[in-house]
Amino acid sequence: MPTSPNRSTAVTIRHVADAAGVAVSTVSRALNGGVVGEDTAERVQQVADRLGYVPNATARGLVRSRTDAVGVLLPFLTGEFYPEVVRGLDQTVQQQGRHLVLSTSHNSPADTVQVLRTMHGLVDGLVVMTPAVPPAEIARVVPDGLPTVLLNAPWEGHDFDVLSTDGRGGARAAVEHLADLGHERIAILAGEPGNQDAQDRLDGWRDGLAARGLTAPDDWILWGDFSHEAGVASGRVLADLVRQPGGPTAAFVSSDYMAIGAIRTLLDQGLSVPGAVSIASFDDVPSASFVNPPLTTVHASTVELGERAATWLGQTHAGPLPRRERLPARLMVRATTAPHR
Amino acid sequence: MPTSPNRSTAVTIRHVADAAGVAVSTVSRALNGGVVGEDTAERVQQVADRLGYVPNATARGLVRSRTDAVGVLLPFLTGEFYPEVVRGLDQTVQQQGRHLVLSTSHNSPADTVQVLRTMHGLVDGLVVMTPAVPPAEIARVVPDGLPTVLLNAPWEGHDFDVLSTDGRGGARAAVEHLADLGHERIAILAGEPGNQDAQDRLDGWRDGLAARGLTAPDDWILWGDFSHEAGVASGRVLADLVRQPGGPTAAFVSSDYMAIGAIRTLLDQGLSVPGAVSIASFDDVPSASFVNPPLTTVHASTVELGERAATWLGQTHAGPLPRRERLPARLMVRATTAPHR
DNA sequence: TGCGGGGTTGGAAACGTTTCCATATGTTGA
DNA sequence: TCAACATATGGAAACGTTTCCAACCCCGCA
Repeated sequence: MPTSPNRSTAVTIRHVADAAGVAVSTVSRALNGGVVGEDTAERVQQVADRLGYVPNATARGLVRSRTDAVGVLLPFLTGEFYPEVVRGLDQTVQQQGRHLVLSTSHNSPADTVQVLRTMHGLVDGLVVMTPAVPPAEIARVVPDGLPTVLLNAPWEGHDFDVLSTDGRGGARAAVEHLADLGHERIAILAGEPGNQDAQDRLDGWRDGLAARGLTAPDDWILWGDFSHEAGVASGRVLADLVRQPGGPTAAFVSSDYMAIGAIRTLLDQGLSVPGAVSIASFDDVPSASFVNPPLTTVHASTVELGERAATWLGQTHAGPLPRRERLPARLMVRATTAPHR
Repeated sequence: MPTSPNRSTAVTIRHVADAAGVAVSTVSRALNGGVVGEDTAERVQQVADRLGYVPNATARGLVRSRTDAVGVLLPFLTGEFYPEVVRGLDQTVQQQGRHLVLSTSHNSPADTVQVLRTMHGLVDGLVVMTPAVPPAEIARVVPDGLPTVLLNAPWEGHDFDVLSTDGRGGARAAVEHLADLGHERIAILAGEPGNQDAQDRLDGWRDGLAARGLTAPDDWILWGDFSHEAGVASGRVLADLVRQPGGPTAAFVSSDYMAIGAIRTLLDQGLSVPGAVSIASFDDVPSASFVNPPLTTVHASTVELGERAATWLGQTHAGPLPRRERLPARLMVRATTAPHR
């Protein structure tokens, strides 16, 4: 016989009941702190321990219509950003005595729908982060009445709770920091068009420029996808730009990983950072401060995002309006930015 | 009314049956590809779509006694090591149409027991990595007959499948690499005593030393806990050691994060890497190659570990003996090691 | 015309719990 | 001594599915 779930050997509440000489309902009460005679409670407890009885979570979930599980849907698990969100979720959820059901969408609407379907009945709540799939799409497939928190999603056009980091404000702060160092020509390595986070940070770059009365030509917007590789590629373009007369002297990079890739390329091409170009990025991933030089970057509060989302799901929300909250994104000034010579 | 799981609005198979004018069993067959009349099948499908019916995973799981979920228990989710394992698992598991139920133990036996209990009946299989809790302990609490794969666990004294990276062999290779560069005095920054991974790597260091006819005093074993902070702390001690006449000229560091911390400290103290000290580490975490200087380190195949574990669980294993496999750990020579002057 | 058989369908049991309700027992107060 | 009541327990329904089995219909063939 192959290894199997092996129902046959599993000890159920009925076995305990028989062994203890009581009804199943009594066992249930005894084990869940219901009203039972003192001696009975003790006897049942002992029998259960002896038999190694553990209640079946699925059966329990069915009758109680709650599973003590929280579903999580993220686009990917690569890098440090998403895992940090998961970590925040796990921490909080575990304190609540619940667990996490984790899946990734790969930014694919099809996968999103598929995953959300299989979560039906499996989880008591949902945390969804799909920067490439609009909330309206999500709404069509999330089971009615299932408490759901969207992460870094637009606030308009739907009734979900939304928790965001202030991507736009954070990006703006980074750009203003560069401007305050005397940089007047600031390029951007952007994320993917259509990605909400990418859009927010791009908007923030524009805000910062406008706030300081600066402008930038369109070809200083270098598109990527938040990855290290994209950073390497855009870094090459940036290097060319920098060497042109009137070229940028600084850049805002929309993710730490892109920044690390770009800096590597710039260094390889003999352009020192922050000597020749100042770089400010976004995320403040854990290794941002370990990297050399340590990154000047905007702290995206990833762990807090997860913690707060789990907390929301733990509380029943009474108001008629969905919850909306923007977590602050604070600039961490480290070693990749310097005054313009 | 607070937001609630809201059973009332949920559409069940019975609603579909009523709306389509057939029995529930017919709906079930129609939707699961059982034998049904062609026209009936189509009608049921349409009604189900119109009503937005999604089968309840919990009820389904109960009757089929399989949930299409895989439980995962890891010590932590910090850093890049564990998330990479999760990523490997997620990839494979998603292809199988299953999902992940994720929890962390914080190396605590109590949490381990607690989590494993709540997983009973919830998952079809288990992937457990608890370098601080011995397999015998795990065996006492894992439900009988639940397919389980242990990651990086000892092979003796239990009947679980075990999948390991070759920590000992990898560490040995790193030490031999250092020796081959002419280093004769090689220290080690070790993990925590009692941690299986730490022990393996320490053994590998000893193997490597022995293979090259080298020795090291006991106080060249610097204990830590795999973290960046531990690396910083041990880095200080290492710096002192290095400056002593007859002190080490190289070190094997048991994790990349410790290496990054230690290198930072060494650099701060004016000890260049690899100029003054060569450093070889373990894990080959994604950012190991982004860091400056890029780390010479042993690739721990974390993603592969997850992928393979999920694959094992997907196959029913027929043999009488548990599966045992050791994934190779290959040395990646980069920029933190250099010939001894 | 009657009978056997394939193809469809419905009914009901089962999965392992929790929870509601009724019953039995013992205790108190009039 | 008996009614009233609290306490402890058992029985059964329910949660939403799947799956087994029986029943049905219609067709073809003898």
